[in-house]
Amino acid sequence: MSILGTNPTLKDVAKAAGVSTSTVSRLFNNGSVSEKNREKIQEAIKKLNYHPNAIARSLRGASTFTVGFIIPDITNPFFTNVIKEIGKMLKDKGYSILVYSTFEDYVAEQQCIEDFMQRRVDGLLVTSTSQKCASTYEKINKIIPVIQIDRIISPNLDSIRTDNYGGAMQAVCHLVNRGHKKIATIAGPQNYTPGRERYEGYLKALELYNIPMDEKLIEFGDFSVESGYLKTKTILDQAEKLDAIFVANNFMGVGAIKALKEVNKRIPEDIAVIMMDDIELADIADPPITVVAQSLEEIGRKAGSLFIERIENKVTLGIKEIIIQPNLIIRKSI
Amino acid sequence: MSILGTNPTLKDVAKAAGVSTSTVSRLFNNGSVSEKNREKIQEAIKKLNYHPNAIARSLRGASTFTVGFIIPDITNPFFTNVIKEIGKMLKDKGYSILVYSTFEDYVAEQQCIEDFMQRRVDGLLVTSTSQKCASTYEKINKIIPVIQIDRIISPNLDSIRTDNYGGAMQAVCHLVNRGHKKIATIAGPQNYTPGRERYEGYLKALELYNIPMDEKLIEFGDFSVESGYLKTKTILDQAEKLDAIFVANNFMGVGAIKALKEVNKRIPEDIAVIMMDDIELADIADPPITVVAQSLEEIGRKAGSLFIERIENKVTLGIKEIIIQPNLIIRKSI
DNA sequence: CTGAAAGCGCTAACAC
DNA sequence: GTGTTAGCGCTTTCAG
Repeated sequence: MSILGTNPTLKDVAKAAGVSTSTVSRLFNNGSVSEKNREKIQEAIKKLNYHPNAIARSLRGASTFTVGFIIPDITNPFFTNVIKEIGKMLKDKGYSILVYSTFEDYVAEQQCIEDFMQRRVDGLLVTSTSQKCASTYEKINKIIPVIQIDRIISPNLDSIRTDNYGGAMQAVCHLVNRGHKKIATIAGPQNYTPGRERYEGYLKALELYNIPMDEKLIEFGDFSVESGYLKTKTILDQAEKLDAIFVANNFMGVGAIKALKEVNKRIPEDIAVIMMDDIELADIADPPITVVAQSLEEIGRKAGSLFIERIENKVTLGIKEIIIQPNLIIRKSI
Repeated sequence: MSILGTNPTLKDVAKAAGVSTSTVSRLFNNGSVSEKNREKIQEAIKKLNYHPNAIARSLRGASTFTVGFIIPDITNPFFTNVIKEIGKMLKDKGYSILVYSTFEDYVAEQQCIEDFMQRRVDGLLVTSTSQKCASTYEKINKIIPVIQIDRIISPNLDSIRTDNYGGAMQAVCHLVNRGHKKIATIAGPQNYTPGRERYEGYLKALELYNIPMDEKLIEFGDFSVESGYLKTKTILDQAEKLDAIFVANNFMGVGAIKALKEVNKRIPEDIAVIMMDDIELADIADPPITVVAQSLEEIGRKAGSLFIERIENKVTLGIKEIIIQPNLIIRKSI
């Protein structure tokens, strides 16, 4: 067994089969080999338990059949669901996904990039921590495809994201249609696409309905449960009147609900809540939460197929900016 | 930039620096190089933007600095939290983790193994789908370290898991101490370690307190939300009396709570609930759920350090079976 | 259809 | 401390 003891090589197989290494190699690379030789080689492969050495193959060839994915945190279900779909799509093509988490650290991201380059990945999927990386990725994109997921730091690279702007608008409009006027928001960080666009959507929806913007109803968190909790408390303290809250993501949404419960606000009777992103276990949350959910599967599928497209036609066909529509899921919190 | 256009090679650097390739190579392998040459080489590296080719290095050397992790589902937070910790530990040593999900499919697992062997990973972490893989892993373990995580399919391989038996006992004892007698369980699948051991712990706890086992209070699910829901309904239908339920994992626990709410059972007033595994968002669940939580961080850390130990001392020191203690977290559901 | 031979980029003796 | 050289296991011309 190759796996066992020393691995047999192509040469070993060739010798055992009584042919040359190139003939064996051809067998693995859909070259034409005579029926007789084909059989002898198959036999030798089985007997020696030969497993081709992917390392040696990629040294010769151009491809490592590995795509690197740089994400902030492997623990975030957003990314794992996206990875799951991409993985399914790329598996058939022989690609594996190597995932690195940066934990929002710029230096870590630089290291990821360096490691991926050294490993000669065939492509890069990236949710970057910083605008500063844009030029690096643009350079890399001249060699291998680079696709931005969720956060856009360069207009010169392919990208896939949810329609954050439209989704936020939809959420806030839903609030208004249910009769709410005093609508607060726990917005996300403004240095990343999702936080920024969702905040803009919130503002736009207010404008559409001629609802004046009230600074006391606006706080900026960092997408964490903790910040959702804290910022909700702040708004609760400073707002003169408050009907509803639009929270820019699920984690902060959980924090917001916790804060609301703590001061005995009933949801939605006292304060309605709607948030971006679905949450797992929504069914047992109290109350079940109305959300604007991203389609993680679709993001993953589109990312996978775009990657394949880029790999297969080396030609550049112009930058692709793919925007996926989110879905309003009405439950009980509004 | 290496990243740009064709990658420069060691040879290019050597030529640019006016030294031989071995001198450049030494620089990367803590060999001794004169100060003068060191500077010239550094300069050439920067100028050409040279990135060592990891593929070529591993072809020569023995190591790919990659460890393969075979898991059922990348989407399961249990695994992502474990991966996160392992990743942190291995990063410093230069290792990357290549993760494959089998989705509980035996054939997919075979393919993962084959791909990992071809890629010549330096070690394997595995949560296997099937007992049938045991002998394969045992063979592989003769070449590279194989460590079982969570599910144990072979006593001849290193393993790391939670004390499922003790944890389940602790949970059931907690129920008994709060005065419950008619204790049901939604047990997990008996073909995997966690399901089996947790069920045994349940049985043992009943025995300790001389509580007769009642088959109408026992159902076996598959660790999914859906099955937790269904099996709870079954128990609700067939049980003559029912004080409390011990659910063998978090997903089924969520299903159980959903089922209980649906028939307007109050938790814990009518029926108390305790489950294995913590759940995210526990704070906003209604009610907050009392759990016996696994320490995912510790599992990850122990896995990481065991892997390093195995890699560094090629000598076999006997099989290690590491068992991590879970923690009872008392909230409101009992 | 097949074999010989020349590398892919790097490391590791081995002489100097 | 440095250069020369021979491969690691494979693919790919190039003749035959």
